[in-house]
Amino acid sequence: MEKENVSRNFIEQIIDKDIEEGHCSAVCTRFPPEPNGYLHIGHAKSILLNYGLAEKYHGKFNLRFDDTNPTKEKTEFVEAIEEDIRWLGADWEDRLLFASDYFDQMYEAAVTLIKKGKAYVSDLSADEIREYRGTLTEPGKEDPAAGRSIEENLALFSDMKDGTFADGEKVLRARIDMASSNINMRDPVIYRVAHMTHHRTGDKWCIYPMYDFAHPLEDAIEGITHSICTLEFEDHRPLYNWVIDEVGCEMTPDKTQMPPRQIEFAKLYLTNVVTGKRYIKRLVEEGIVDGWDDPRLVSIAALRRRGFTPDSLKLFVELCGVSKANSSVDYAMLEYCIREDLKLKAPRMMAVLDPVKVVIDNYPEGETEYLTVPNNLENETLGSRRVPFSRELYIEREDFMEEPPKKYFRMFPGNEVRLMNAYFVTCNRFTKDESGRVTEIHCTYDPASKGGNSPDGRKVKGTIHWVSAAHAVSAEVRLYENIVDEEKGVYNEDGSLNVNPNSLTVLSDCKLEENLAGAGAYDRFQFVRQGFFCVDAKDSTEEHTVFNRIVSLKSSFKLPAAK
RNA sequence: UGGGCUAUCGCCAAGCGGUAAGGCACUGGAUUUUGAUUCCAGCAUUCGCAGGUUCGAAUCCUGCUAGCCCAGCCA
Repeated sequence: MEKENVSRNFIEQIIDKDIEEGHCSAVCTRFPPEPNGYLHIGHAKSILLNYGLAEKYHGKFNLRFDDTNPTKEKTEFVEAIEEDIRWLGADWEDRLLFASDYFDQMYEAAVTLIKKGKAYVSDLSADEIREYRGTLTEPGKEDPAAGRSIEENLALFSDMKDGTFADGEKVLRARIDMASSNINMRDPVIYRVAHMTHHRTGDKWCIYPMYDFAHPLEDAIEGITHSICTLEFEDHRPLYNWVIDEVGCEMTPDKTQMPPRQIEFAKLYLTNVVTGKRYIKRLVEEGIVDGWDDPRLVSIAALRRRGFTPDSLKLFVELCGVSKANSSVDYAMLEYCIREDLKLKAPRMMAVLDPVKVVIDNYPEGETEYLTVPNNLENETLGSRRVPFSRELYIEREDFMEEPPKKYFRMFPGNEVRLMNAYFVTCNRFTKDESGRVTEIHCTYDPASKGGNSPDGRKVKGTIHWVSAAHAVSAEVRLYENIVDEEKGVYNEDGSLNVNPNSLTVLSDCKLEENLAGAGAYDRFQFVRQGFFCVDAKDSTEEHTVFNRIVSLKSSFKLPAAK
C-alpha cells in the first residue's frame, strides 16, 4: 500500500466520481497545443497534469495539435513542441494526433448541424457581427440571415468550402441564443473562410473550424473522457456541451463511455517571471536575451538549457498542486525542486569562480599528489575521483579577508582553515597591488592533516574549496538572476521593459578541477559551496566550456554590511 | 449596471457540519570536511467581511467586499 493520505485534487475527485458512478471506465486525457509558439513552464503543468492523470488511472494520454488556424501555425513549432513534451517524459505512445486530420468529419458535423436547423450561413461582416452580438449588458440582435432555409444554407456552406467566397465574406454560425447572458452562446461563428495554405493540409481547405466547434469534436473523436483546460474557458463550457450534445456524442468511438467532460483549472504563474509571448518577443528583439531558450527564461527549452531536469519540473508541478484559484507560486519553490533532485544525483566537484592565488610555502616545489575524493558524500554509488594537490592553488577571493568581521571563519591572517579534502593551512602573509587588491596569499600547511583532519583532534571552523593552479582548467561560468522584478513592475512608466541589470553575470576565467575537463553538454554538477551547474549546450565548444548556474546553494551566511 | 469563477499562514494548498493537513519560505537549536545537506523544534484560537441556522460552521443560509475571465471570422 502506498501512502494514500495524500489528498486528491479536485480533478481527481471528479474522475473518481465519474468512475464510481459508472460513467467512465477508461480515462483518456490529452494535451492540445496550437503549434504557434514555444512551450513554457505553464504548459508543463498542463502536460504533466494530463499525462499524470492518464498514468494514475491507467488510461491514455494523447498529444494533439490543435491546428485549426493556419494563419498562425508552423511545422517548426510542432517539432519544437514534440521535443519539449518528450523531454518532459510525457509519452503519447502512437497517438500523435492533429485536429487537421479531422477536418472532413468536422465539415460533416457542420452539415449535420445545418440539416438540424442548428446552423446557418451569415452574410454579416466581422464588424457587423460584433455589433449584432450586443454587449455584456445588452442582448444581441438576430442575424438577418438566421432565417435562411436549410437548403440554402447547405448550398452556401458548400460554396464556402468550394472557394466561392473571399475571406470574411461568409461565415457559418451556430443557432443558439442571441439573448444569452453568456456571450459565447450568441450564435457563435463555427466556420470561417481563410484562403491560406495549411502547414499540413496544404490548400485542400479554404474554410476552417473555430476552436469552440472543433475542440469538442476533437475530444469526442478521440474518446477523451476528461478535457482539461484553463480557467478562461469556463464560459465556453456551455458551448462545448452544446456541440457535444448536437453532434459530438455521435462521433465518440465508445458509446459506453461518457462523452467528454471539460474541466478547468488555474494556470501556473511564477513570481518574478514573465511567460507572455509579447514580452519575451521584446526581450529577444531588444537583444536582452539571446533567444527563446535563453537560460533566464522559463520556456521549456530555456529551462532545459539552464540545466533543470524533467524530474525537478515534475516535482515542482506536484508541489504546486491543482486548483481553481489564480495564484503565483514563489520562484523559491522551483529552486527547491532542482536542488532536491540534483542533491544526490550530481557529483560534487571543486571549482573556483573568482580565483586568487595561494602558495603553500612549506609544500615542496614541483610536487603533485593525488587525493582520493568521494564524488558525493551522501551517495556512495557515485564513486570517487582523484584530485591533484600542489604548492600553488586557487581559492575563492571571497574566502579570504584581510580584516575579517566577527563570525568570519574562512581564511584570514593567522587563521587555520581546512582545504576541503586536503590539508589544514594557516595564512601567514599576503601581497596586494597598488589598488589594494589581494594578489597572492601565503600559507603553511600541516602535513599531518592530510585528508582534512588533524590527528591531534584540532578543529577548524572553516572549510574552503580550492583548485591546484597548475592543473586547473579554465572555463566560463554564467550566473543568473530573474529578469524581472514584479515589485517594481514589468514595464517602466515610459513603456520600456523593466529589466534587472544583474540578470546575467559572466565569469570568464574560472578555475575548475581537471576532472571537469571532459564535461559535455547538459552534464550537471554541484560546484561545492557554490551551487548546481550545467554545461551550456549552445555556447560550449571543445576548447571553451560554458557552465550555467542552475541554482545556488542555500546559504545562511551573510557578510555584515560594509561601511 | 450582464454572466462565469475564486477568496484558508509571506507563497502554494488540504479541508466537503465535529472543533485548521502538508510543502516552500522563514526562525531557533543539534550534527556536519559544503556557513550546504540531515535532524529536531517553532511558525493561522483562525479560514475576505458582516449577519444568521446549529449543541457545534472554514464547511450550510443571507447580504456585502475584493480579484480574475468573457463582447476574435484567435486558441
